Amino acid sequence: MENSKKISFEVIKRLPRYYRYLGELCDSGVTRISSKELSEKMSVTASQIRQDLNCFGGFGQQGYGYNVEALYNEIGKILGLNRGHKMIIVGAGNLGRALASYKSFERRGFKLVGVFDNDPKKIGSYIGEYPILDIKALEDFTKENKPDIAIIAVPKTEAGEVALRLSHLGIRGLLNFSYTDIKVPEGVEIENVHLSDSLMTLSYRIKNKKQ
Amino acid sequence: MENSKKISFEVIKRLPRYYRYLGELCDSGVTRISSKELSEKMSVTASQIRQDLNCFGGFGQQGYGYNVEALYNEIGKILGLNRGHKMIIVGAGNLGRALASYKSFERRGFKLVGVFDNDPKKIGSYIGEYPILDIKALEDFTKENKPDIAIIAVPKTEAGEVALRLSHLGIRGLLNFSYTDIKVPEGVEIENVHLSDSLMTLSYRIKNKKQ
DNA sequence: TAGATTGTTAATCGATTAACAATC
DNA sequence: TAGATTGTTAATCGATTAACAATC
Repeated sequence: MENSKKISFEVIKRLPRYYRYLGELCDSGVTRISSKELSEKMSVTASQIRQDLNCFGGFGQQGYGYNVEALYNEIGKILGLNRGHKMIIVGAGNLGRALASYKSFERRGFKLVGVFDNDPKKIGSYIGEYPILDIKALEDFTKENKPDIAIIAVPKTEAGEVALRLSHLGIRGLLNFSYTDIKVPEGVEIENVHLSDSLMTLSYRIKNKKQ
Repeated sequence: MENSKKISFEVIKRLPRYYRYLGELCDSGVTRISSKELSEKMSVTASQIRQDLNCFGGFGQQGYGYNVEALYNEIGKILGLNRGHKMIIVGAGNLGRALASYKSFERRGFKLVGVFDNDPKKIGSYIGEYPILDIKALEDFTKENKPDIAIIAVPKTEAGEVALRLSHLGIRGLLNFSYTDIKVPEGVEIENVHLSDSLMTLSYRIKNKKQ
């Protein structure tokens, strides 16, 4: 499986989408699919699907296509969803609270283990089953529970400091929702979700659409 | 400004990031910047910055660089942020509520004008200043208020129907948060924010990082 | 003016698509 | 077996980078 040849970020970003479509096909009882059929559903080329999948291995069978469930599971494994990631959320504002209540994450193997904030008025109150913990307890909590992913849902003024602190505590991945890009030390992976950026892109597209 | 030559989606997706960095530079009182300096801050090539900007016009000056504030405003205009978009949110679950309370959208020219849900228990209650309206009132409300952007924050089982309904009501852009891709009629722009996809990509990167 | 830096063309690089031999 | 469809190589396309003349 480790083909040694570098897999491009473009390919990696497409994997969750394949995973999603294959999951839906599973749910609707489809057992096999060809790259051609899948390409039509997803509005991409069959060639691209075959190229993408072959970065990771030969999951298909000539003359037959792909077994939907097997491929779904394979992609899940490639994405590391079977690893049981432990996740914390830092920042219990509106967004942090919404994400803490989000059931879909756990369903995909991301287990929330703690929620933190620095506001004394919030600390101690509950979001569902999760008590909001004092950010001061981050060090102790992390040593004990060893989360590997942290969601950053704090204002941009605090985001950098929180990210750095988490990096030093051995966190391996950050999902950053704050309206700023964060620099993290080598070895920590960061994924940005800039909601305002998406709205702006949408605005551009509305303004410039052919019609 | 309309160069007629097609502007690639890659360029468009980078515009909000330029806008963000220029905004920060403005805030910190920087008045001019060269493509080289900006490229170092943003970890991209100076060449790419100049190429990107020149899709829209010559905003720089040889031997000087770019005026930060002017460029910031130009990119804002290119993105259509000066148009005063009216926005509605459909789905007042945890995510919908969080987005309704999100102050950053309004600051960038996206004015929330209504929040909708189909749950009788929610309808009539308030999120901040916004009453949750009955989804049945969507037709009347839209005719009267003419929102151009809708945020879809409903479960994936309802997302397709909501999107179609909104499309027929003349909505121009959709920001889709549901865990599914949505097909919309020609002329409606859709931008997906698949939070689970971002987590999965992050999971892959953690699993496969060099170290 | 001399120095700096843009705007833009040309070269390179990488990603996507097409084609087809291999094979189930 | 014949038909279908993969895996993979080769061709194409487009995006990024480099280079430099134009010019402030």
